[in-house]
Amino acid sequence: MIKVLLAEDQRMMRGALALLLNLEEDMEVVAQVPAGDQIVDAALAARPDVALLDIELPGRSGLDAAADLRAQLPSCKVLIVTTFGRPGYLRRAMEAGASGFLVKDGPVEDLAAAIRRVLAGEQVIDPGLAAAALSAGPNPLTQRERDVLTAAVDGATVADIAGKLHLSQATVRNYLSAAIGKTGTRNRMEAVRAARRNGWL
Amino acid sequence: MIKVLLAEDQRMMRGALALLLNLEEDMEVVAQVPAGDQIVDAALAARPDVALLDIELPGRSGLDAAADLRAQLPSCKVLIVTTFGRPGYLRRAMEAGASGFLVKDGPVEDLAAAIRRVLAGEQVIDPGLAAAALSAGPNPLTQRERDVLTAAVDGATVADIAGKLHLSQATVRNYLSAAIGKTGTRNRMEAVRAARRNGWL
DNA sequence: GATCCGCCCTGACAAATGTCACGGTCCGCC
DNA sequence: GGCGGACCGTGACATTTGTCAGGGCGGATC
Repeated sequence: MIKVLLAEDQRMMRGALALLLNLEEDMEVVAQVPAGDQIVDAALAARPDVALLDIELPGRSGLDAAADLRAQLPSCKVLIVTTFGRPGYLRRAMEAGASGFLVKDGPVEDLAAAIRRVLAGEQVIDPGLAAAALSAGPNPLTQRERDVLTAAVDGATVADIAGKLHLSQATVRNYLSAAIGKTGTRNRMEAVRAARRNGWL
Repeated sequence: MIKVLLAEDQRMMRGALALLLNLEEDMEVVAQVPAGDQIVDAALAARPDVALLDIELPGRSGLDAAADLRAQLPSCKVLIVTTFGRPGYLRRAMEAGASGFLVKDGPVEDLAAAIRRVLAGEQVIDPGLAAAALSAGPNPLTQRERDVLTAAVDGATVADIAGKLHLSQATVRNYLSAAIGKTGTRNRMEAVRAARRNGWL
């Protein structure tokens, strides 16, 4: 019996997937969590063979949780299942020790198949996405540039960002300018969108 | 046998829901579409008793399609199933003739139950969401203000927007200013977010 | 030790943005 | 007809934003 942990914030999606996996003869969903910061605890309690993790979760990113999970429960494989096939996400997932990367845009049948392949020791990655990740190259943004960009996502002014990060306003403008340059965009709003699309945040 | 049409862009979600509904003794998914502009055609061909529509779909909004569907196939009830419980969405759904409004954050079991209630002539609406929709009041933005805001979502400059809408730059700035004032925000980025959160775009 | 590189800051500048007051047209409504 | 409101425009203004050219600090690397 394959024991599965499911981390997904949308309740309807989570329920549907759980039902679906439980229909498989050899699978059993032993834990379901709606938030990223509950993943490790739940896994240590339920000891699943494989963890299906969404990336964009409340509390904590599924990617961060994946790295922790691999360290604390190496017997549990990690399969990332996410809405967005962002190149940077795939790269970070691999670095975090994930064994597979699926997009929710694929057919449902792929899910159970992917789980079995992952448990057989294979790596499961969308070929097109892998190509995109390679062609996009690594994340060009420095830590600080990412900090400033993420602080700017919801329309914060330079003063807001400077206050939140304890930087001077001129410095914040510099980082924003650098990020705009590196993303090849024209203003902070475009830079934020470009960085998100690539999974750089 | 209850015949169901399913409009949802995420393939995995669509597949999971279809499987789930087909498990119900008295239901049958007779059509599945991934885009908003395929809804009416598919419905006229398959003649379902109820249509489950997502709102944010490629091609055409599920809300627009709902209005058309009600006009062209009045026997088919409309149930909106969406990720975001935005007050303005609920309001527009009701105006478009929808019989129910579910958020994907609810339990899966609600789905089949809601379908049966809708077919029995009931209206199915999340009570908390209904309250939010009423307290938020109607959309305060004029048509032009919405146009300008939607054109500004992806970081377009004033010049870009003016070109796209064939307005002068000064006029665009005026509409943006008006929208910022009405949303109680500080810049266009916050205004866009606030308008989206309320379902005003 | 010298040399990068990321990081933090400054000051100054041009361009874009947001605000205000104003005049005009068109349309629906009392 | 008069009125209000959505709509389009102008010009001027203060503020914010993005850019550029600097300097200084600490850690890693050769």
